Amino acid sequence: MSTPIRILVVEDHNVVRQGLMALLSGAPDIEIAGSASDGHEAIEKFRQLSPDVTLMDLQMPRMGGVDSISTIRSEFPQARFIVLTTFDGDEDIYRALQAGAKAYLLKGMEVDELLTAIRAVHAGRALVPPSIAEKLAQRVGAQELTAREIGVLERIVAGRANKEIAMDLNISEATVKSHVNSLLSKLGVDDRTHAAVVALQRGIVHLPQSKPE
Amino acid sequence: MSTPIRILVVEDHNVVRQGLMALLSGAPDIEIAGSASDGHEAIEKFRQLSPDVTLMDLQMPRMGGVDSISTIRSEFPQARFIVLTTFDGDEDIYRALQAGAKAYLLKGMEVDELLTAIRAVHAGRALVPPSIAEKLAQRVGAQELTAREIGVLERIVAGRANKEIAMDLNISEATVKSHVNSLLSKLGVDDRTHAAVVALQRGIVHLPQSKPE
DNA sequence: ATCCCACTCATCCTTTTGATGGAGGCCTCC
DNA sequence: GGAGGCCTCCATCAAAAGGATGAGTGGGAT
Repeated sequence: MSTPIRILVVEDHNVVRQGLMALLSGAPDIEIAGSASDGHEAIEKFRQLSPDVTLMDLQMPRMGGVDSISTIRSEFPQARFIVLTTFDGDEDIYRALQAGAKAYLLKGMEVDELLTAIRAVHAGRALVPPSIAEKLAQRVGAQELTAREIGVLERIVAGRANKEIAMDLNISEATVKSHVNSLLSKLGVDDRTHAAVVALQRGIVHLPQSKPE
Repeated sequence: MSTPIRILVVEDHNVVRQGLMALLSGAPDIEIAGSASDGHEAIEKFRQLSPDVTLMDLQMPRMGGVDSISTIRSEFPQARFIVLTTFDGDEDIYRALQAGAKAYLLKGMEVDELLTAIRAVHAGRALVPPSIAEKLAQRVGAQELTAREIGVLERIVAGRANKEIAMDLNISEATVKSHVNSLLSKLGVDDRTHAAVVALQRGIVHLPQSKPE
């Protein structure tokens, strides 16, 4: 029997994180090296522990999973990541793989699939399930939004009017309208409300959360 | 030592559900009676197993947690439920407690808190953490939307125009506008896009999800 | 029976939004 | 240097949305 695969679990929800650790520690060839509850802590823990595989959630406070993966990989290019999340927006998937994740799994998947993915990624292979690949394909066909358009879109989702967005970005309302127009056509919708919903579904932007916890 | 508390775990994400079960089975006074992955299955399992406490997620396919709790309680009024979810919208909390949940916890809470809640609820007490109580208080102060207004709001979130909503509901556009007007003022916003966002944040409606899984 | 309220509809008016087309400055890539 | 893309701005027009007000209907509660 070879040495176990050492895992770093990064997940902000305590109950889920500890449940995950309890679950994984049941596998004979897997060992929990440590855990973190946000992207920053993940970076620190990675430096300390040098895990074989890092299981990473997206959407965490302070620093999200994508930024965390990017940062760690710039320092440790050989680092291997599996994204494990509930979000299946094509943009989330794209950004995570772009950042260097080797696998993208949903929490709804079978535990066996997760274990298989851990072993595959540890062995240097990538693993993207068909359902995820399909989502990703959607994104490939879609048109990219520019940085400015995303900025405007974020404010649309925040419920701001064009005039407010203009003041916020220090540009004229006419310019805002022009950005709105182009992003509407890129998203394939014809009003801002629909644009907001599509942006949330695709994971281009996320709902501002007012968490107490 | 008394008999263990028998738990039914209802959660649609396999990885989380099995993690949760692994986690809870570590507690000496707790026993996993069974599990379900949606509201319908929860009803069946409850009838079969008569668990002491049911741990229930909201937002599941087929039938959500609230409806499931309502149905089970109409059949077994003494059934005890703990809602364990990531959603902290005041409307979610309100509806769950309304349906008869005895505790409402977030997945981000400490595992100890979860165990404490299970024991409390099993002992017949209710347990709502301060952060949740605070959220709930917000909802008490807020104005209730009528059924029709919620119907309109759902369609606003779906990105439909007033004209479409009117056709959809078989009413005139003028009437839709009138509903929109009243719901805007009740939600304290001044345009439909903002209304959509607030509705999502508060949990009055949820994003239509295009899950592959 | 009466009152309240949700639901329905209409009209008029203002504001916002979306659609179109054009234009200049700036950057990077070739 | 030129091409293309992005960001910026403008004017104008049409459509949609929002605000204000008034009013009729029916059901449910008192």
